[in-house]
Amino acid sequence: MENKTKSLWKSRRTLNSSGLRITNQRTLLLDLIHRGEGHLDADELYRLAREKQPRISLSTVYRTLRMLKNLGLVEEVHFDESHHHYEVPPAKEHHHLVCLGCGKVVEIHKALSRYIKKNVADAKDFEIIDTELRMTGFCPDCRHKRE
Amino acid sequence: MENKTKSLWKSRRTLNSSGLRITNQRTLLLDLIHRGEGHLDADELYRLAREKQPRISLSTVYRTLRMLKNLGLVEEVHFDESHHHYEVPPAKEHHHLVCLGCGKVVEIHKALSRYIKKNVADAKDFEIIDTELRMTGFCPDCRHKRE
DNA sequence: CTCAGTGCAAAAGCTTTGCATAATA
DNA sequence: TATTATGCAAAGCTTTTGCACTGAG
Repeated sequence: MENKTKSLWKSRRTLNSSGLRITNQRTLLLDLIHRGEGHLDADELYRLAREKQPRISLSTVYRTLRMLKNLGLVEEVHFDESHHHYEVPPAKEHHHLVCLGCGKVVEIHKALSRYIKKNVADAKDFEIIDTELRMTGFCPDCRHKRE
Repeated sequence: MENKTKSLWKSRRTLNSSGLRITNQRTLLLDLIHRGEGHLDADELYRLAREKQPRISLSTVYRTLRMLKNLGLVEEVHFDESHHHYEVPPAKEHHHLVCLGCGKVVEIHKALSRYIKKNVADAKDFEIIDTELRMTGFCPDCRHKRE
C-alpha cells in the first residue's frame, strides 16, 4: 500500500537524522510493524522476525521498540493483558472496538473523537493531548453464535 | 462516607454467599480498597496492609485481588505502566481524565458514555459490553505553570 | 474437626541490562 | 577506524504457584 511505503521511509529518515544507524534488524522490524495489521506484541514480532533473520535476539526487538517509541514512530497500546502491544501511530487515534468472542479489533471512526474531546475539554477545563477509547462487546458473528 | 460502608457490606455479603471465608486479611484489604482513592496497585496495597497486619504476604494481596476481580467486586484498570491498578467498580464506568503534569485523575461524567455507546453500537452492529475511555492532557493548574 | 486460606519461597512471564563481539557510517 | 548496535546470558519486576501450616466455620 502506498501509505505504508511512505511511512516506512519517514521512519528511516527519522533514524538517520537522529544519528541512529540503519541496521538489518531495524529495517526488518520496521518493515514488519508497518506491514502488520497493528497490535503486535514483542514476542509476536520476535517470532515473525526470526523467520527472516533467525539470529535476531529478543533484546534487539525490545530495544528497537523502545527506541521507536521514544522517537514517536510506534505507540504502545495497553489492552487487558499484562504485556504491551505496539502499532504505527496512525492518523487515527486509539479508538478500538474489541470483540470478546473472537478477539477481532475494529477501528472506530474519528468523528466521535472530536466530539468527545471538545465536550470533555470544555466541561473540565483541561487541555486534552490524547484520547484513548476502548470498547468491548460482541461482533455480529459472535453474537449470532451465542444465540 | 455512607456509600463506602454500604459497598463494603455488599462485598462481605458477596463473599459469604459465595461460600468464601471472611478472613482478617480479606477484611483489611477490602477496607483499604474502599477507603482508598482508587487506582491502587498491588504493591501499594501491600504496603498499606502491612501497616495494620505486618505479617500479611504479597501473595495474599494478589490472590485477594484476583478473587475480588472474578467476583466483580474490584476492577483492573490499565494505565501506561506495566502493572495493574485496581479500583472499586463504581456506578461510573472507566472514564478517566489524567493530567500529564501532576498525575491527577478526574472522572468524566456519564452522559458521554451513553452517547458514545449508542453511536458505536449502531455504526458497527456490535453489542457493547464495556467502555473504557482515557484522555490525557493538562489540568488548569499545570497548564498555567507551563505558560 | 475440616477444608479453605495464608505465608513463605520458589518459579514463571515479560522486559531490561552488562559485556564482549559484530557491523555501520 | 570509531562507535553504535547486536547477541547472549543474567538480572529485574510484577504476578503466580506449590506446599506445609493456620484458622474460620
